[in-house]
Amino acid sequence: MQEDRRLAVLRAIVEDYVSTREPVGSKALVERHRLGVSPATVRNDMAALEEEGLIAQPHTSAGRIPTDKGYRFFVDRLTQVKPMSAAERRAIATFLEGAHDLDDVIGRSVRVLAQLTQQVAIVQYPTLARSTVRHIELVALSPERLLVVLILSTGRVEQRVVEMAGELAADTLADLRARILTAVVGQRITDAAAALGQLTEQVAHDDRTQMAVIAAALVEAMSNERNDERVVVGGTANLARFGDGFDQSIKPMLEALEEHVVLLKLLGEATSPDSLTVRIGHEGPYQELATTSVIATGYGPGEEAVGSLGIVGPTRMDYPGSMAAVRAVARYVSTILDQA
Amino acid sequence: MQEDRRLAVLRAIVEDYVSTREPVGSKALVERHRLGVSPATVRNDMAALEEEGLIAQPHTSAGRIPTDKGYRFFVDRLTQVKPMSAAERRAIATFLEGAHDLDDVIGRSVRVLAQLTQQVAIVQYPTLARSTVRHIELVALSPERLLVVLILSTGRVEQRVVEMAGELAADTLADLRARILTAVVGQRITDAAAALGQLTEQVAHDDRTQMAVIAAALVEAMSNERNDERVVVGGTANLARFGDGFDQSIKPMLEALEEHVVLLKLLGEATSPDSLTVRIGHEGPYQELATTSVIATGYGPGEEAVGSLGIVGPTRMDYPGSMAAVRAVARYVSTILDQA
DNA sequence: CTTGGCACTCCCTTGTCCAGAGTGCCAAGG
DNA sequence: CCTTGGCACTCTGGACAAGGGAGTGCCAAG
Repeated sequence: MQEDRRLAVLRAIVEDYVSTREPVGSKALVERHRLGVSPATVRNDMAALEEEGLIAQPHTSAGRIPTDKGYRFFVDRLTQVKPMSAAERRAIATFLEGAHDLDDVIGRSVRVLAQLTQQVAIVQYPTLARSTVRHIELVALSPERLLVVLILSTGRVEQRVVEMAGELAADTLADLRARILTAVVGQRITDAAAALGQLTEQVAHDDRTQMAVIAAALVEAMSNERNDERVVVGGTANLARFGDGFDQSIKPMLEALEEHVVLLKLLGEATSPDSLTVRIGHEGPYQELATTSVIATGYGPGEEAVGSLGIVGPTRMDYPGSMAAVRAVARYVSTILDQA
Repeated sequence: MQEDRRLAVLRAIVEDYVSTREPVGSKALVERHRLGVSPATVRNDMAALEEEGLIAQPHTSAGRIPTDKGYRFFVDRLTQVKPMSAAERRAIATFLEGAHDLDDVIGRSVRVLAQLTQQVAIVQYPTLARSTVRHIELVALSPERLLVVLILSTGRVEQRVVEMAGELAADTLADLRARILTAVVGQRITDAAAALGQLTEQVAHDDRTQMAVIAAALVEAMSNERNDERVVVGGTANLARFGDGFDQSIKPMLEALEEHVVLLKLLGEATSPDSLTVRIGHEGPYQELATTSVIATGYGPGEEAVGSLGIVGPTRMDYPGSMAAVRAVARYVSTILDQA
């Protein structure tokens, strides 16, 4: 009984603090939430909650604010991901469906996510690890220079210009092209790299060095770690909305947003599109971002995630709404990538 | 005589204010700059400079700060672009030469520029307008689906998947491919679009619809305005360094950085790599950015610029150093694009 | 267990004051 | 005519004190 009310009080504190940005006191609480009890009673509950480390006072005679632990409890037990309205779903869908290209899908996702949550949004490009080779093209720019183009199932295109040791005859080129295509199209890039190695050995001695150069360029393009690092950020302007003490966090935040490696670590391992990861304040790996929370999830067709997306904001954020938005966007992105 | 000293005073004020961020008074000025005259004399000069609108006082008994007009004068008449040190040049060169792809070149440029100037750096992708078609590839994904790949001289790759009305025979495809290649390779994209139109009409009736679909996809890819809009931003964390009153500018600044259209307008028309554009405070097109300055220039092989790059920062910035950095980076980017 | 009352603590705002920095003006000197 | 030292004046910013307000903790009664 009293236990239930205590939790209701915690929930009320979190909600009020998130919306007002100010420590919330017992009196204001009963007024705004019709708890049916007096401020004194609420004070007792607050004392208990503070005892448990779920809320805290900035100073002796101030209202209470949730601790990281309090937010954690709120997220885990006191709230559910609230479903998005039909209008919102439609807005997301139509906006994302207007995209005609991988860059565009990612770009639009990050915008819509930032817009919905009013936070900073982060979207990772699909990792190469699980993608397959859609096509490879070899273009002779000059007798000694060759443009190698690699097109992946995710829609990503990589290209390299390679210098050949000697002249490359047109028919040799056509031959190599055909062999490479049959060997790797449809393969996962991890397998494709191996296949290219084998193929190189099978090629007649005369052409082997040429083939080796081409294969090397392709393998390099495939294993290019930069691709796994590519992320897009949006909604940075939302950082300016956080008045208060969050001002001090803005610098580390901006720095983090420039370091893609850091962002990837924040997004964490790509989980399946159905499970959300919520990291609150100090739970994260970076001391400087102790006042920020991250909500992330994986996306991708089927069960396996090919990339992550999410948002970053102050611990004092609207968790239910943001979680819903992250999930919804991830789902739409997944389905769109599936169609393409 | 006195005129010369007045300008020396203005220069000293600008330099001191830029480095200290505080209004500079007559006494501090003579101490730091050995002007050989007394503070009282400097005060007289200051009064004259204020009369001309080159400096101003925040309040009655404070030191002076340069006005926008003062900065303008400083930039136009009191300073030259100071050459970069050999070490800096080398650093830029080696860093940029490590790039192996267009995205990489752009990404590295923006980093090095932000690093050198300690400001927010902006780099525009090469516009398509002046680029030529390097290669086109048509890949049958299935009998009805075709992957169209467009490779431009700038290194940009565009791709589209098109649905064909009916099945497309392999030899028809080869034929179309050959015709398209001979028609457009080496052409500027503006001309290429026209050439594709003509070509469509010459194609035998049976294949004309197929050809029309492909041509449409190519033309769409060529005229894709999004490409002209693509810009990359870096060094946003430097915004946090501007304490003072620049805090209020940080929000509009962040908002502007999200709007690529705005950024392009800030960079302005791409000028040739040799001339720098400096826009100070209110001179810019946006009221909200009245406390920021922009230094920009074009880049590109030869005389014609294919894109712009530059920096944005508070009006109180190190103009000579920043101008040098912008110019140096633009030149290196130009030469690198030329090689590729 | 809940409630009203009450004393207590602490913050934040307001007002006042003072020191410091810088200016403008003036009259004297080169 | 320009430069200089002197001097009175203005304004800011920090220090300090006082008072109101919000909120708490505790206690005794219902």
